[in-house]
Amino acid sequence: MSETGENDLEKTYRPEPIEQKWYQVWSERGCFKLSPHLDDKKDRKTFSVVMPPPNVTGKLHMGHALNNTCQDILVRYKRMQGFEVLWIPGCDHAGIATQSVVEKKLMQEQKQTRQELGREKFLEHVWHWKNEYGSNIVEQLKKLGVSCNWDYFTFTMDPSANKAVRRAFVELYRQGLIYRAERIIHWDPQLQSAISDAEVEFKEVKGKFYHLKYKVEDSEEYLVVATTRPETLFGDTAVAVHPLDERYSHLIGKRVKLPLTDRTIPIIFDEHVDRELGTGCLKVTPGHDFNDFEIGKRHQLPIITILTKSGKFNQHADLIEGLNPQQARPKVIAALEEVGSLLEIKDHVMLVGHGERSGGVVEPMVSLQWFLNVGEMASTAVRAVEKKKMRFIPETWQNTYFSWLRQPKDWCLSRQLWWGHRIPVFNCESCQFQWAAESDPTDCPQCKSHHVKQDEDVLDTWFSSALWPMTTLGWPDATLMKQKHYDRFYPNQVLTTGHDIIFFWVARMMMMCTHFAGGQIPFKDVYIHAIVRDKLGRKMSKSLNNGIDPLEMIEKYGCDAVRFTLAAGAGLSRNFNLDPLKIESYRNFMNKIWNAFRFVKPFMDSVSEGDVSKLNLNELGIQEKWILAELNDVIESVTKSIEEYRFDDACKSLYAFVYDSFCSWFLELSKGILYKTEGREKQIRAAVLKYVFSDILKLLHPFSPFLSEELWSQLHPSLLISEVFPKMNKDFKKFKEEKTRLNEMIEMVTQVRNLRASLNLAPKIPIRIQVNAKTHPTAKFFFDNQYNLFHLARIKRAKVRSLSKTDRPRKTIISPLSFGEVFLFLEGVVDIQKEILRNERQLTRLDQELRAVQQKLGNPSFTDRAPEEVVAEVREKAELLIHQKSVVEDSLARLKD
RNA sequence: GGGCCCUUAGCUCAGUUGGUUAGAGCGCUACCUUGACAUGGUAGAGGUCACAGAUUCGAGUUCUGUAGGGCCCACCA
Repeated sequence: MSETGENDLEKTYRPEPIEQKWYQVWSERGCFKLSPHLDDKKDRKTFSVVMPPPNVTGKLHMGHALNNTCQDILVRYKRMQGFEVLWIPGCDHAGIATQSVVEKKLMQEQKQTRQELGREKFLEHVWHWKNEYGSNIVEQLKKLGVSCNWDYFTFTMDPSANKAVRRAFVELYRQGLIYRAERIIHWDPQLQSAISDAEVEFKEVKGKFYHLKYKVEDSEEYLVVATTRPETLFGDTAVAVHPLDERYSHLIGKRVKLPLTDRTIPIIFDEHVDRELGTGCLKVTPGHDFNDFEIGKRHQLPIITILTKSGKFNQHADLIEGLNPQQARPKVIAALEEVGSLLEIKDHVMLVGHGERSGGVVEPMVSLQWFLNVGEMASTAVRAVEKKKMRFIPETWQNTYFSWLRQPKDWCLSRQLWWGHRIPVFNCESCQFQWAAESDPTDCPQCKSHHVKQDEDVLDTWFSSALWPMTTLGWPDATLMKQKHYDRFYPNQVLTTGHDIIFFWVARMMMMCTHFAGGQIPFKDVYIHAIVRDKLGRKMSKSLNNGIDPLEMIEKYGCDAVRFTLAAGAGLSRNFNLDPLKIESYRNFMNKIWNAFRFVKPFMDSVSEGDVSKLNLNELGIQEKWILAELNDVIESVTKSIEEYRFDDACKSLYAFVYDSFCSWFLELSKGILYKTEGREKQIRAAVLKYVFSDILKLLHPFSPFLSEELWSQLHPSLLISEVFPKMNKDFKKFKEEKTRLNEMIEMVTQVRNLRASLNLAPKIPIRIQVNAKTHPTAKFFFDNQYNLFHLARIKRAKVRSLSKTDRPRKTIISPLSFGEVFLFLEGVVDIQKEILRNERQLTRLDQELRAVQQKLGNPSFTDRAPEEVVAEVREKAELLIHQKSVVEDSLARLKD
């Protein structure tokens, strides 16, 4: 490659081949793996994270992309800082989702239901499906560049994970925390399974309020009950009123006739009843309402279940047997009207529970289920956060966590599914003995009978997820734990997840892991990222068709651009409104870096590694010292921002440094040296360019790993992923003077461009200027850097003067600077009127500002009370404004002359 | 009913413990193919920081209230 023309880098950055190449190289060279002989490196600091395992049925969506980008940034950053990094990937068996996928497939291809096939055969099908398609999501994750340790990959149904689940279950069972009980639970008729409270979503549904007349037995009186679900009356076993309600106090001990049936039910008195609501009279259906179930318990009411497992009415509701609730309601209403029991109907909006997975209406049902008593574990989990052993970032999410854990409800663990961890409880059919066991028994420990049957249900998927940080490190198998370095990596440093699973996952991991890890919490920080929405802030959904597919975006704009966009938008807010236009603009940024590299590459090629690793500070010029000082600043802010999980800030400062400081100024300033000079000066510049560019690539790497690794490979023989993250350099901190000089130059060039634009002077038209500088160093600097001025501001000739001479040239327009004045020679090409207007506008602005500042200074309570440096700053400001004002006034006077 | 959050430029968002003229990106306007990049360059327009009070020398920032929007929890039939 030559310095003058041909360059074998393409003119625009093409991500695909580069992404493919580097992920493979990293994998092959074991960059994601642990370092060998870890046991001998006792004092090596560790950094461990578990990936929230995506569903095995999942397809990569923007939420995954954001979540894993955040983790990968942390992981790559810590790896470069010399930590022993372990990021554990995995996949969730997702009981409900997977089972339904396979059921559908079975129906389509073989016209068979799972029941027809039988449990064992069906599970074979599921495993087969898993082996065939289960790696899809994994391959998609790789497209994102995740640098996780695939040696540790765990599937929640792996034998080791099953072992963990069984150990946990059996211990909890023996501790008496797991019990089986007939309780009212949320039943999903579509899934034909119980679901946990957390899996129910309440949605507003327009309904009616029905007032029904129940005749009091042995009396002419009627009671009027209000209900939204008249069809459930077949399950009523009482009517309740408030004990202090005088309207009904005379009815103590009486019964009412239940319409459409031949039953009578008692009138009971219970404090739960709200006297103000409806008629103050409540029908009690203990079998199908959570409150009524509690009332029923208090009054020993019988429970009548009137629904089948598929959500249809059974023989206890003979009038509507075989119908679902929607079909049944009109029929019941008609029948009630006919017997004269229907009093009135009002519109009413009510909350109806829907299954999170199935989307269908769920029914409260009484059934026999397994529960986990979480009381004690929940308070331990609360305490851990209160005592700041674990913290949420942003902190406010602890409220969500607390609100759930401070009023814990027992967790319904059992699901009437087939795909999942089967509950390890066994029943002896001979002696009825029941026990839990970690491995399948062959006979009853009590009577030695071989007639042993395992419980039919499986565990809630979240049960295995709750143990994840331990499971993935080999718990409870001692050998595996040693092999996986459990002691070094538990607890994890951070968990990165969305706020929607704080209850489901974060809280449950805190409870379960802390319980089983001898009181040790599973992670120290929980970073909660935003939920990705479309650009209008709407949830991405199939029905709105507003989803943005990360894989499509990666294909279109490149992975690095997608990652940078996600990181740049990952602030502390709850929502992340993603506009593909943003991705496009960061794609442009990647291209900018590529081209900056393309430009400096030939010059950097001649620089030896040694020249870069130890820059001779004495040889550096002002510009070089300036960019190094700026580099120092960006290293500081990127580091600090990542440590604080402010990926947005990190991206912003990196972007600004690369775009403005490096490309717009330093590269432009370098052109003169690189093109027009030879020898030492050029060598030094090339070395500094290589030094700074190398650090830029290091800083960029956690965010945009592919481009940075590719460019690095063209500069250095090593792999960037394993390089050391840049640190602040004490020497560069000293370059304050140089910073000032360069900032003065930037200000001046900008002002000249401004003047040129205000005069509508085409860039081609050469101009002459004069700079009057306040101080000698400034003057000398401008004098020494004339070439750069010519280049950057398109100046033909420049004079540099010291301001003390107050030599203001004629036929010029003037612009005040913080360090002096700059004049542009007019030479007749200028519209004087326009110029007068511009100056007048400027004067007004200066006047306003000056007035505000002087008012402040005239206020004794400000000068007395405000901190000294604040007052000093304002004084300086006032002086500057006065100076600038005089300059403009002078200019105006000369223009009007 | 309880709790949390949001309201800053046309759009999406920053704004740390109160302290110069409230910032960025995108978009928009004008001009420019100047030897890395038109996925580019230069310059510019655009904001009564939702509203009303209070505290303060000083409030986008603290406090109280109001309005609008979002989310979570809760047994109101």
